[in-house]
Amino acid sequence: MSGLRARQKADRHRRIIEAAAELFREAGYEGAKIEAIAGQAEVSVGTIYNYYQNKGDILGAIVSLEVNEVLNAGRGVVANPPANVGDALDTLLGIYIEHSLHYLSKEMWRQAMAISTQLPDGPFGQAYTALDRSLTEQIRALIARLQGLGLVKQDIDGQALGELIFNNMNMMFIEFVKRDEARIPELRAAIRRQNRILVAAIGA
Amino acid sequence: MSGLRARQKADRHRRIIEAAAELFREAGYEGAKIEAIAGQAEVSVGTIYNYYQNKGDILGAIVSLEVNEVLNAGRGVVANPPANVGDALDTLLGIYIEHSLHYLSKEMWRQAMAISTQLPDGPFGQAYTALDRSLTEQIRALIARLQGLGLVKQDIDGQALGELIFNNMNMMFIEFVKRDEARIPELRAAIRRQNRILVAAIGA
DNA sequence: TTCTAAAATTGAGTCAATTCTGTTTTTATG
DNA sequence: CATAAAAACAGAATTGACTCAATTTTAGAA
Repeated sequence: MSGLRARQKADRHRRIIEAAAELFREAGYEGAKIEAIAGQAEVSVGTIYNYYQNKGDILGAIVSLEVNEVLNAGRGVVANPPANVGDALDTLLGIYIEHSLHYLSKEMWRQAMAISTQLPDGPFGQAYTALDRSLTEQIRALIARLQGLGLVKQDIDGQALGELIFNNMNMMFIEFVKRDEARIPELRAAIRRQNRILVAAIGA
Repeated sequence: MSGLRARQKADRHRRIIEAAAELFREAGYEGAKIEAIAGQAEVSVGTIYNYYQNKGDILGAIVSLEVNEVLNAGRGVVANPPANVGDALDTLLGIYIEHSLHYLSKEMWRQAMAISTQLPDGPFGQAYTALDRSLTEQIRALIARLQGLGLVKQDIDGQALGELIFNNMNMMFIEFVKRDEARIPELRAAIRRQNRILVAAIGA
């Protein structure tokens, strides 16, 4: 049988995430009290801690949903990149950045990033590291694709290049979420400018 | 006169920082309770909060000492860089990295980084951003120096390049402090490998 | 020296995340 | 079905960062 217990568990997970997402949006991460989340989700405080090790892990679950969506969207670009190295990179990184504030506010990103460095071995810390690696890998895959198309020199170290591009973008994104007044177009322009150096170096 | 009040103030600042540094090292950031720091520094809890807005700011003061020392050490390299682009970069970034664990444990770095993204507008958050900018600026200065020496092409965008190199190093350093078993030589080797792409692109 | 206002200190109290322990619900077994 | 073990739940208790009203200390004027 499907198991009553398993069904209830999945249901409670869902209710907690939904309640938390709503309250995080409304009141911010700090403003959303665990008791309030518990109340909204119709479970007790103790139960929440039965499902998540700490408040941060709840946010972590929400962030993971978001990043996985971004990874999915990125696949399309890798499969069918613009026929120009600079545009191809800009398109892929653009997808990451444009999607980023869809579900998560800057404050939520700040908290999520903070937690992932604070507790790198907690469930969310590990998940976040894995997501970063997936994004790096996707950039590396794009480079490999461009090499296959003869747009990037064959002797380029794709692994190192992928890391370089991801690390730079990620750091720029961190600075971006730290400043509430920072805007996406300026962020993308700054990253394009940085990547121009690389594009010039690797173009076939 | 030098002012009794001012002297006592400076003395209490020093005692608090010394007590905190010792306890952070011994018990870790979380393990060091404010009451214990207050006791060790022979002031009350309230006084600590009169000097620092929150626990993170105490750590922030310690981090700032460290980073300023690193910046100082870096000046020597910029003034007198190795006569080879790759070595020059490796030497400067090497100084940053080798110094980094002198006073601060990986756990302290993790907490410091977390706090600086969590509270970007707090005293420490702002200070940390300024320190990052100073490091970026120093890398940019090194590139300018190398251009002056004719080792780097004149038409390279030094600003963008400095950001790219700093951001990549910083992100690598973040990953480094997240994994307790990670070692400095491997970190430096990975960064050298990444920078090799850039070095090839910008060498005159 | 004495007095007063400003500045600084104190520590008991507040608040919210997390832990703990006893209770209830579910599942598996005879 | 009855029942015992296992899993999950509830919410009271704990913990520790941070606040605040009362008290003490300092600077400087008279």
